[in-house]
Amino acid sequence: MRPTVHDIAAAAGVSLATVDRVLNQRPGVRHVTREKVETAIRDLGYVRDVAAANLAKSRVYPLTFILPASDNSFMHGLNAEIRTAIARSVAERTDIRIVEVPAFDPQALVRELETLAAEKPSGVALVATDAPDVRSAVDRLVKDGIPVVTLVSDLTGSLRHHYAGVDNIAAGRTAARLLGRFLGGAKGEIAILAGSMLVRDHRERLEGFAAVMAQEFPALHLLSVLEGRDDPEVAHMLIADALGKNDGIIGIYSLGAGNRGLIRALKEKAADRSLTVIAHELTAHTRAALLDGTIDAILNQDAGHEVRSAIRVLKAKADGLSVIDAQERIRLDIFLKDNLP
Amino acid sequence: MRPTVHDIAAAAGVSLATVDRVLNQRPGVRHVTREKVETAIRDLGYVRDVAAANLAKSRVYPLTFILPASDNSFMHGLNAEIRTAIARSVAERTDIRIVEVPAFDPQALVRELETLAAEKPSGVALVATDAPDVRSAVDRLVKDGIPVVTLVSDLTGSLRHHYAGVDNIAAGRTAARLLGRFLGGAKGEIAILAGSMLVRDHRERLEGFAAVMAQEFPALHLLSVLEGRDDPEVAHMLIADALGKNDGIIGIYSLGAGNRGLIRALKEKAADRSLTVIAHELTAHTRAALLDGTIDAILNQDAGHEVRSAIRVLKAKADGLSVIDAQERIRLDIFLKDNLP
DNA sequence: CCAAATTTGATGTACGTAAATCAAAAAATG
DNA sequence: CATTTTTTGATTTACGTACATCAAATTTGG
Repeated sequence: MRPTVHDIAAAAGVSLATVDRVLNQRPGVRHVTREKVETAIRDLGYVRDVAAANLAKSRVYPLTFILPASDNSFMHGLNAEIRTAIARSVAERTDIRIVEVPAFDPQALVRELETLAAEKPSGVALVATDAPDVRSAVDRLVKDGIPVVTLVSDLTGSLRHHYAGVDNIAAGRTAARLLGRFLGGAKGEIAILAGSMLVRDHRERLEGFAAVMAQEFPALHLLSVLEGRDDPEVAHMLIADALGKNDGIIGIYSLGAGNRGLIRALKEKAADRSLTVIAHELTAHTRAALLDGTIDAILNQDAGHEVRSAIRVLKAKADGLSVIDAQERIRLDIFLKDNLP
Repeated sequence: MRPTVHDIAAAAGVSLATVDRVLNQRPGVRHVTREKVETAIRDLGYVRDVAAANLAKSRVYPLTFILPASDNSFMHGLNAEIRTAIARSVAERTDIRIVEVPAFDPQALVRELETLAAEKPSGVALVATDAPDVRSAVDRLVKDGIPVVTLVSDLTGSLRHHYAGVDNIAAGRTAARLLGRFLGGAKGEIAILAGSMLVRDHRERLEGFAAVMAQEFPALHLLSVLEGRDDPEVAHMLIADALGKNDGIIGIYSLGAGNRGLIRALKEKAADRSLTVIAHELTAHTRAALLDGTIDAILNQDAGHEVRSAIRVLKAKADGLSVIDAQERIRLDIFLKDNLP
């Protein structure tokens, strides 16, 4: 049988109240007594029954998710996954709130983080905008003892406890190798469609992509990046224009959102040409394009996993528990026509 | 505030004892009274606090994992993951036992399942051997009310509650497309190394592979399957022999275990040739081979995820709770050199 | 050494549910 | 209608922990 507080008290030769004081770091215990109890805890291998403790405390975990108010499929999906998690709140003792802040606006994000510092939730998950002010606002939260997880886009150099998202450099590298291998030894130009170079994850994808391309596929020449602002209309215009002007394009890497526009441009302009296309994020549009051959591979991050992982990690950190690292690693999904979920 | 049994009792105008009788389907409640209680439960949106219930019941979940006693990296890894889960038993209220049965021996598996039917554990996970007797033994367990999950290898047509493993047909199809695309339009022969055609997952991988190859890459000709019995020595011999005899081989699909032998053969015989190789299961050996370019892609199923998913599903089924399907879907991981974990 | 301060013990209640017991009420049976 | 059977209520204990209170013991300071 698993040891309880009673067993600890007996083993340490102290009362239940003292064990409680030690366990919950309440004052009024002499150093020697504290050590006796801690020894007993270690010897018996006691682990606090979190369920019973939460019951006694009537614990709920107020969690806040801060998202950019971006109007693209991926953010909509992320939002939907959080709402799905909210539907499970009762069973999971969570109380989740979604806060939207203007996209690409570090100051708005900082203000929100400062508001949160006062509310003292059990945890905060945020899609980070990469700016020094944001970093220090996050650090302040962490120093106040509030668990913080970055979601989808990381904030390296900050004190955030965890990042629930994919390795975007690896994603870019993978895209490059897939594209390079799919093109065999062909020689030609590669168009790159990004959302914005101001966003860290897009920059990182590009960085990884360019590195592998340069090193392993010198026959392929990268055109300068097209910034589609994750907007289907802009993406359509940029790609249609590029394809019209440049006959040498044999491959496209779309590393951001707004793929609806890309796909439309491909169907209009490249029906006769054989283009190899790698895109990010599995949506209804990219899925259809993968199936009909317009896109050759889709790299994806599972928003549902990211959200559930963020919640698990925040709860664990709030309780001072450890997490299963392998379980919380967000994997880069590679979808071909054949392994779609 | 979340409603409790007391609220239900008050709302239904009955006593706590009656609510308890209804909730735990104990006898001695008239039909009309039962309905009153059930209505109150629905109206108030009551959900039983599983943590509190488990506490009151001092519930533990005795779970049994039945594995084939196969001596290959994948099974060793699976075994290790289960032992890791056993280390978490205390916190998760599980009591996990591993039983090994001779591989490819349906009768041994059936005997074990019959033994288990008597022990009445909270759940059973098994790596299924595909045979009618196994199917009926599983069905009997299920009919006895014991949750059953197949692991890694499924048992279609049986009543098992869930399958924690990848879609092997999709895996084979994916391998075919990757290999076909990586080979560009080249013409040549493809060698296939399997463990045994008696195992369902290997048969399915081959089926998917052959289908896509025939339909989409007619320039590639599949040689007849080499059965390496998941044994590195046998695999080495078969591949070395095939490469020695046949100069037309330009690609290899290894859909089983025993890749250590394959890799050795490739290094000896094909240093000068340019072969494209797709293999299954990420191990120390295949990882090294991927990094040094001997293997071009690895398809993988994450044993840790499979084990944790099986446990979650078994616990949920034992409590009559629903699972999050998307969370329990085991994904096919595709690893290139660039996205290794 | 005495008073004050600190440390420890003893005890009770609470969290939400399970499970048991016994009494009381209601329904079914003859 | 009386009797048996079934249904319901009331109450208690338990699970493992948190937290509060008050008394008792011990240590510390002057």
